[in-house]
Amino acid sequence: MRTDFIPVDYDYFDFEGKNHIRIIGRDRRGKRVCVIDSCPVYLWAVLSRDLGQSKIKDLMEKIKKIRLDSKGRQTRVEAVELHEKNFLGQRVKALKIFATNYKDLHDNADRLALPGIVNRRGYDLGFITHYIIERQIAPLQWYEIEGEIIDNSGEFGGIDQELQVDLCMKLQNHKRLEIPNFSPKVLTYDIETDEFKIGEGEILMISLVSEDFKKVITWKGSLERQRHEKPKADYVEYVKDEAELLKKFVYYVKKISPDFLVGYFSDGFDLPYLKTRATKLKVSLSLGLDNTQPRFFRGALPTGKISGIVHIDLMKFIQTAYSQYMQSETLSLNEVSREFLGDTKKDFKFKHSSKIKKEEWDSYFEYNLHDSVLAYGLFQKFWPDMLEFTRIMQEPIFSVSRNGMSNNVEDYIMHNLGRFNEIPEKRPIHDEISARMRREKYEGAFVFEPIPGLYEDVCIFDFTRFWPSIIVTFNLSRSSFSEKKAKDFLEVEVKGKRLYFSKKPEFFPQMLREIIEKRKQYKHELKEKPDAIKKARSNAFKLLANASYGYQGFFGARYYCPEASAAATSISRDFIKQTIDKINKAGYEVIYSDTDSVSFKLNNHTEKQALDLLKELNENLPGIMELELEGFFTRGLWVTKRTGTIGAKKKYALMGRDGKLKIRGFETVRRDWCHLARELQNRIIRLVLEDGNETRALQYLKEVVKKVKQREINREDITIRTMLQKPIEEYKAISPHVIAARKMREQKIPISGGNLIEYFIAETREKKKLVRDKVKLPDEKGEYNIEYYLKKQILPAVENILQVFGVNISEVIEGKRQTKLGDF
DNA sequence: GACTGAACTATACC
DNA sequence: ACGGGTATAGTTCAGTC
Repeated sequence: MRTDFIPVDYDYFDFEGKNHIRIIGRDRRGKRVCVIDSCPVYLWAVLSRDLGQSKIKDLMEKIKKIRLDSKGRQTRVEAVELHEKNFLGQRVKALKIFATNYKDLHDNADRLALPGIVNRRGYDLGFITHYIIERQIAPLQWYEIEGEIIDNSGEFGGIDQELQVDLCMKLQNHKRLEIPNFSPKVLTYDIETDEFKIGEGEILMISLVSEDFKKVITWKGSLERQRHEKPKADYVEYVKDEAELLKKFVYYVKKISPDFLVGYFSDGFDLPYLKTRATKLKVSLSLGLDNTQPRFFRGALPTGKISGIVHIDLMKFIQTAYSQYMQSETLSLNEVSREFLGDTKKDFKFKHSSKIKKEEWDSYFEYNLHDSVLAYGLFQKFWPDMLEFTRIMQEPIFSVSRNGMSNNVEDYIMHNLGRFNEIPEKRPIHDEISARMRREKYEGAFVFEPIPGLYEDVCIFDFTRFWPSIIVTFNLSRSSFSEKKAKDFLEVEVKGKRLYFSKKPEFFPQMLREIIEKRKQYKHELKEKPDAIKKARSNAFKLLANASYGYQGFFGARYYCPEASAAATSISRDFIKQTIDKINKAGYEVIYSDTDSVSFKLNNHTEKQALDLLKELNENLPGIMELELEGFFTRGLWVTKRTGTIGAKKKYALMGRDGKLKIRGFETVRRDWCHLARELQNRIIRLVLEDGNETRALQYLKEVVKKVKQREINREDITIRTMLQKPIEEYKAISPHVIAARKMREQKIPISGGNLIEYFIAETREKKKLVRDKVKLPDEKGEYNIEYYLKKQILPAVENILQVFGVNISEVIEGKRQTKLGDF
């Protein structure tokens, strides 16, 4: 039997003491295919350098005799081979030790604590990762496969009988096919409940959206209508109770049989809620292709897994892959949909189902359906990215869609080690992680202290891929790092300590070099002939390159190397300072610099002259380091810190030649300031940059101050939003937003870490000193506190800006006559 | 009770 | 537990006078 096949979901099982992989996927006609396969399992034992031939032979004989009785499983070392390998920069002799079952590799490793063996590695990858590496059957790539059909043959304990697939086969051969596209069958879902706390309320309705399919299943709404009328909308389907609702949900999932069941924050809400209610109501939530129920894995965030159908929670992926580009201030479905789909959630004012009026149910159904419609739209939008991420990292989409970038970097490394003949390093375990977390911070990048002022004709240069280019150019990695000096080694001094790095290209910088090359190639191809896949691929490589620096400093990394990070930042400081010096010496004046960028005054030079300088600077840069033009700006504004007269770092505003603003760090870009202050500041910055003086800005400020004093500002514009970063009880300092969160909890609004808390500062009867004593929730009665909003929101937002022009703002706000320093 | 610096907290920049 | 360090700034907390 031969067919084409794309692997979607990977699982494994034991049969007769051996591991078998079970891949669920599709063929090109859309038939669901299950492939059973196995592969040799092994680990590596790195041998001591001084071990002679005969000693090695003796050791191999000894290892071959290892027998294990592991949890009732009789297993043994099946074979031992001697190999020349690379391991962390060393050329080593290593034994490849084959075992019966992957689960026993750990126990085998324990038995290998023998003289002559210095390291044991490669037993902590997980069987699925091991299998993909070993057999090169990567997820979401097309293959032509050949194998033996399993059809009621009772093989593997009759695995095919309990699986709802069209074809089940045992794999013999496979060959990669170059087909870029795959259109998965997708079903999005969303539930509505009476309580937010998992399982504590009833599930009122579930919406489902797939291609040409829209459905809201509910047991709520008018009973009369159920009996006598047809529902208003044809997508609504009534069932008799909550248990029936759950059964109907399972029925439709099975009927549509999607590759992906997709939700938004569904790992944290929808799926666990469904599971909890199903257990309570004794309904089997048998969503799996083998009729099993979802399984949950506890982590920082819980994840819900369904056998054979990949459960995808879009929120996590969007956060990892897109949040750095996003304008949205939260990851809420509403904001994310507005940004990427130009659509928002439907309006519906929540209340307990017992209080919902007969005619209100229809809009609730519509609301519920639309959430699934949005999730469906978002899935389509991000599908090319998820597809390419999965293909590049070569891990199942279930993990890739949930991974952070450090995990992605590591997956990429693990699946590419083979090309470098490299033995995998082990994952740090608990003690090691805590030791790493305790380490001292290393010194970071350089930030230049600006002189506050308004500047004309500003130019900005910045280094392209700063960190990756330093790591590649100077070969900074765990494998190349050495505490001892050797011939030709790079020497970097960090905190009085000397660090050394070999110049022999090691796999980490080499891989990074390839990632950068691939990014360039796909970016180029994208420009030639744009399509979504190329765009996604190019972007994935860009993110991978950018995450590589953080990875080496991350405590959970296999290839953790804070020395490499410290060397990278040390080198970065040298280069940026050199660049600043050179620009100044060329007759320009550097205003500001942060990490990889330099802003400077043109000082009557032309743009062409600046570009010539850029070219000259580039000619003197080593390796793949590169400086580029960020842009020319008509005006730029730098302000003082709130206290004192020194220039504030990470806070500036620029106006491009096209009149577009680039604002960094100011309150206007901070979500924990009220809109009143943010919009006012934004306007003031614009006026100041456009005019080059403060006249119009001052006038505008006075208008707003007047409105505030006359209580003409909307509640929405004085609402402050602050993230509750942890559970309420864990706060040592009780700040205003903690008070607001407590008030919400008193009102039975469920609050947990990660929620955005909204409140405003109100007038109080008695004179209260602390801000937190004036906190009110947005729907509470009360008037806003004029003094607070003037002195604590407006004043700080504009004071430093107008100070640049010598205007004392507190007098404007107090209502006194404005004075300019010039008056004196 | 007013004042002051440290601690805590949130969020930005690159 | 699920990238790093640098930086600003508000509010509370705890100590002093």
